[in-house]
Amino acid sequence: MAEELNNRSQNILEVIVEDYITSAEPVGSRAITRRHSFNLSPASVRNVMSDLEEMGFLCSPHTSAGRIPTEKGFHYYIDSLLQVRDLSKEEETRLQSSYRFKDMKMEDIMQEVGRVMSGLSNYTGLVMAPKFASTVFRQIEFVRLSHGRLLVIYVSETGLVQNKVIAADPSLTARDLEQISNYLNREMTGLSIPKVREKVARELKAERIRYDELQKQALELSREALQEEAEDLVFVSGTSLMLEQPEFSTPDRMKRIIRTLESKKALIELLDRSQMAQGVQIFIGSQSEHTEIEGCSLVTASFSNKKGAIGTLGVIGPVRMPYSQVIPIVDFTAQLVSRILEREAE
Amino acid sequence: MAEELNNRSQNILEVIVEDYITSAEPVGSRAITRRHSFNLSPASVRNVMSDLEEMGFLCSPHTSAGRIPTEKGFHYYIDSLLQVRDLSKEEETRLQSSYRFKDMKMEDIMQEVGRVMSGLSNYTGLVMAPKFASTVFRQIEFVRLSHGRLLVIYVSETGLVQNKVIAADPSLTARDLEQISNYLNREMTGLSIPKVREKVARELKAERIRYDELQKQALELSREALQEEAEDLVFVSGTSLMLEQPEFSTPDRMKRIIRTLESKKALIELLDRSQMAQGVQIFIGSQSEHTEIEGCSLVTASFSNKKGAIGTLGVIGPVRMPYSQVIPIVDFTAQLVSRILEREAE
DNA sequence: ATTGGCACTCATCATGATAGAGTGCTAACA
DNA sequence: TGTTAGCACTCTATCATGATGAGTGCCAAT
Repeated sequence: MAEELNNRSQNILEVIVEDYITSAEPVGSRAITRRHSFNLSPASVRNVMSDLEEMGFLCSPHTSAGRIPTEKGFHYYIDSLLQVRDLSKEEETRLQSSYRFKDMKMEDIMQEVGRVMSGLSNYTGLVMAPKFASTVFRQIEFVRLSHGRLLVIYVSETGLVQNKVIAADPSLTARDLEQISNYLNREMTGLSIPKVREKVARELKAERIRYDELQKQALELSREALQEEAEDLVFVSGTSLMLEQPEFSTPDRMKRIIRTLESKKALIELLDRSQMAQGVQIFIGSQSEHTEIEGCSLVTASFSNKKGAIGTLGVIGPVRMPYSQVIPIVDFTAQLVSRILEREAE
Repeated sequence: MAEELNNRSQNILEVIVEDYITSAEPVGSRAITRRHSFNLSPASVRNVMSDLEEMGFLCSPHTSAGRIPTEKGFHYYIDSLLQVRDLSKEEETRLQSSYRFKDMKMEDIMQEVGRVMSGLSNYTGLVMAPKFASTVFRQIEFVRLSHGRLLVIYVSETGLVQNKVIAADPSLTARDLEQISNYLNREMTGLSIPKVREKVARELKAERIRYDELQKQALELSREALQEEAEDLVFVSGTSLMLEQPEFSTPDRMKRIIRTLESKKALIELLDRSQMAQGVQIFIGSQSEHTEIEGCSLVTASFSNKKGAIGTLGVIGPVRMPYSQVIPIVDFTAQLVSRILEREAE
């Protein structure tokens, strides 16, 4: 994979990628010698470019345009050439001060994170809140609706609130429900959802449960309440910023990208892929499969608290993206959110 | 306002509007005589069209194109010419069966309503959930987060769940909070939010409150919890359908419309205007002010249960919209949602 | 190995010609 | 007096044409 490139080729590839990132237009040999003082003539540069094209790092849209980096070119650039400097203390505080999370509930925090990150980077922001299953039980409450239907409200350790309607024995009184939730809150608090599920299953099998109808009800209800994964929360901010990018300037491309951003499902799939990884992840172009986001890159990072509630955030934009600026923003934001989740859990 | 139009003019205006609705292109005199069997020559039609243009119902994009209806033309069409037939029983059941609300929580219902309505009409769907202040108190719960911050969960009569973070005395124990919520649930259930606020204010002033610290705390907390209006919930579905419309086919228009649909604030303002009215409301074009939605029409209707929780739903699309099909869809959906809210409140 | 020179390619833009759709006007007609 | 046919006129959309300029590829000279 890691092909050899001599120094000169690297330099030239680098400036081509960088020029292309700022201009969005094919860059030619003359332009390179004009803007960067290699001591080389355009003709020499052309030779190198020709080689780079041969190797698949560059391509030309047509015979007499300049060259643009291929996805492979971008990969090489990111892996070998790009250097992301750490943020200075001042930058960090400046960045931090963009975010205002005072007294916000979880959902609003996620939304705000997306908005600010999008604003800072000028690309479309994506935030996927921690998955239900990765959260830690804190509290559960039941509210009776009509026809024996119950509204279950579940609060995770980090203050994420989810609710869901389930069917239940209509004869349950408010008093019963209170006892049930008391029981569950006493027993389950602090356990992760999979652990809760496990415990519920175990208890339901246990012998003594047969003698306590209410307790049995409690377990049944909690099983129903926690069984199915509530749909994931994805927040998209700054959709219209995508449309400002020249690569999506035609009506056709606009439609495509909007449709993609509209379909939460596709986004979840994308974001899921970087769920596990540590630090910033970069997906360039379709990266096999996923033709929906042809021409797009994704810069993501996961956040979590110590107890393991994991979410993912990042920005999506054209492959031609100023990674050196975007990466620190995403990186820092993920760390920031992790810290907030810690604080929330206390 | 209601200008006089003779029969012939009305007929011609009608077919022009309708042809334009289906074709999205200027309609000429010949096309009219060809497609509709008036016993008139194109020349006569031209005379009438010329008159209609004079009166401001039509305009021509340029000298030798056909004519297109002005907003005034559409207004006249909708007010005087359009006849919306009621849905047949079969159509109603067919429509109804598109919606699947089984065991859904409020938020999902709103989302689903938007999606289905958008799918049925092929335009972008908008749903604004009942405003916080228009709901009826059902239940309130408190969850302790870190640093004396409290998560308040409020459930309305219709099953709408809202939550919010407030600051509170860190020394309050879980036991205290339970008592507090018990007290509030006992006292406030069934009251509308304004009534609750009123009651809280009154009680806080009352003499005896001084002697019961916990009760005082309860009132303080509920005041804080219910004081500020949580931001309105607006659901937009089928954004990309907008981009299929020829009137938004240029990159520029696409950007504008996407930006508008992205800004919930603008949408809320729009939807608020039809809040009060009974039945279906139609806003054509900018309708003075609101230049953001230039070229757009809005068909909306409000829904509510008997206790008065009011929301608004509708579709947005180009002025050139098949109102005769869209109106019944919106109308029926609003009634359907009202019924669901009733059921929910029971 | 590098470079200057040169022919060649291709997209872009302005120009102009043409076809087609539709109007407005006028004169003839019922 | 209302209706119609005819005709000149206008405007757009489309296509072909040619000029321009940026950029390449190759070759021979350094």
